Amino acid sequence: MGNTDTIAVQATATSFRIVEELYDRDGSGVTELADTLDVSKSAVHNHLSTLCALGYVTNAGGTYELTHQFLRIGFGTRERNPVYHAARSEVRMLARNTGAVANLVVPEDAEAVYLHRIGARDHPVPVGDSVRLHAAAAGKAILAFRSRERIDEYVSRYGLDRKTDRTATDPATLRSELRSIRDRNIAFDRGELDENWQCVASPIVVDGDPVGAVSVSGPSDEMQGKRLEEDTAGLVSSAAKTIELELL
Amino acid sequence: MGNTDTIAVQATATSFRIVEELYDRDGSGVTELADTLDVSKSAVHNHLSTLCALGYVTNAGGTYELTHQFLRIGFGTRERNPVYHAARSEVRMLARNTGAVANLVVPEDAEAVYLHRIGARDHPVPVGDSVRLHAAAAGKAILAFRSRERIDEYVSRYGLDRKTDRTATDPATLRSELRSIRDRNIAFDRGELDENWQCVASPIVVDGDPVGAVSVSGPSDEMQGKRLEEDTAGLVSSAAKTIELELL
DNA sequence: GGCCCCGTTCAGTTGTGCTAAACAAACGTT
DNA sequence: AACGTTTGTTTAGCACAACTGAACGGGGCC
Repeated sequence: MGNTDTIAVQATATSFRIVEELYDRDGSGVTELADTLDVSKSAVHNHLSTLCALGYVTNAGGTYELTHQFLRIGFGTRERNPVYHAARSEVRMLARNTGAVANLVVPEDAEAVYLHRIGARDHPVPVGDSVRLHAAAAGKAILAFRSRERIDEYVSRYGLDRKTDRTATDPATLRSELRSIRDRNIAFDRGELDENWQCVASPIVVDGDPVGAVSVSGPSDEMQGKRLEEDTAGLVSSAAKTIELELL
Repeated sequence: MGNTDTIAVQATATSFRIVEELYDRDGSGVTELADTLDVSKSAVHNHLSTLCALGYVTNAGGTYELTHQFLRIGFGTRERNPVYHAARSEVRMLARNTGAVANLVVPEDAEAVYLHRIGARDHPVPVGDSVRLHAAAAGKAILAFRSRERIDEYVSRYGLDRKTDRTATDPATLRSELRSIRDRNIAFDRGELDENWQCVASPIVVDGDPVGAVSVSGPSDEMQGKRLEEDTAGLVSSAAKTIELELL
């Protein structure tokens, strides 16, 4: 397959840069955008009026803001995801039984996307955001159940970015950790993406393919004690198993 | 303010047409898109590879699909909405107390966007989607509390589309209905956007400006009886009042 | 009332995003 | 296994559209 990672349509790129900037700033003006994006004012204005006409941006009294069209598309694509459907109720049960935050994660290219969450406490990654697969428990649970070749491809193609000191940046270390994850069906994460945040995850494997993972996470001081850790590990892994059955 | 509804950047328009088409079809191939959108294959390919490079589309084995970036943006913009924050718990209570579906709606240009919902039963409008303001109870509740001039502007600028037979398409009829809504602080909807679906809504007015509405809806056969209707009307309107206080 | 800042508009030109056609690769069928 | 068909990808080239820069207009704040 050819290299599809080229930016062939620059106008699209600038449009989405504007969208992202509007998102970051929670609304903005023309001049402000033109300065930060290093595009002429009139060009920004052209993009904004186009995005307005298409319904993705609105002009709230001088400042431009994103509309909720993105919510519509985001919700719709999630709703159609079979893993999401199968996992929803189980994630709720998991949050109830553990008293902690329960997540559903699905892979997308090199990233693990947090598709769903119950237990709205602060979490280092908001719903809809994603983290590199090797950088968190849920992602590692997914990675561990890929074929040897796909793991190699992941490492060579995307590299192993470091998030905190505890992120595995060495391929050999990662591989041995993935092996133990595969053996126990459970992945741990002790502060790998946030210093004081821990996580237990188990993969959802359908037909030999890891299509997602469930995880339970909480602040480090609350997720202590071997028994608790083992209990939640059991709950997480059985939740994943239930979801697998749902997906057959 | 000038006319910002012009499509000045056509490349952006086609990119988003591709996005919408990918959304409708839940993934698609190059040729298929090129045929339905009436654009050359290579142009579609250029847009798709650009969208891939930007992370909004992914190439899942031959077919292109939307990624969950839209969920990230959609969730984020909703999360920053003060009305959403203030209303969330109250909508949950409302669903619990009425045993029906409870919604939060906010205005966006000429539309009422369904920002949030508790009680996942089938509903004519999915979360994130929107309906013209005059076409449903929640929208009418919002419209009713706008100034006379803004109502006139709404009618003259956007017109009164018909959704079902019961939609008010006559300005005078609408105006009188809005007046009674303003008097009672409650809007009803008997099958205006779906034949057998009813709805009760109350506006959230902050500082004289209707920033949203809460609504309770259900199938026509379940939402019968004057007492029930009056009871739910009271619950809905007091929920709206509580949210208003939260927003001060 | 004057200033300044911001959004909008306008013409010109370069660069680029289209079309069309050839190429490659992956099926399914015989 | 080899063909034909279908699909994704690449390439060349031209017309046009998406940028720049400067001028216009209007609102708000001293």
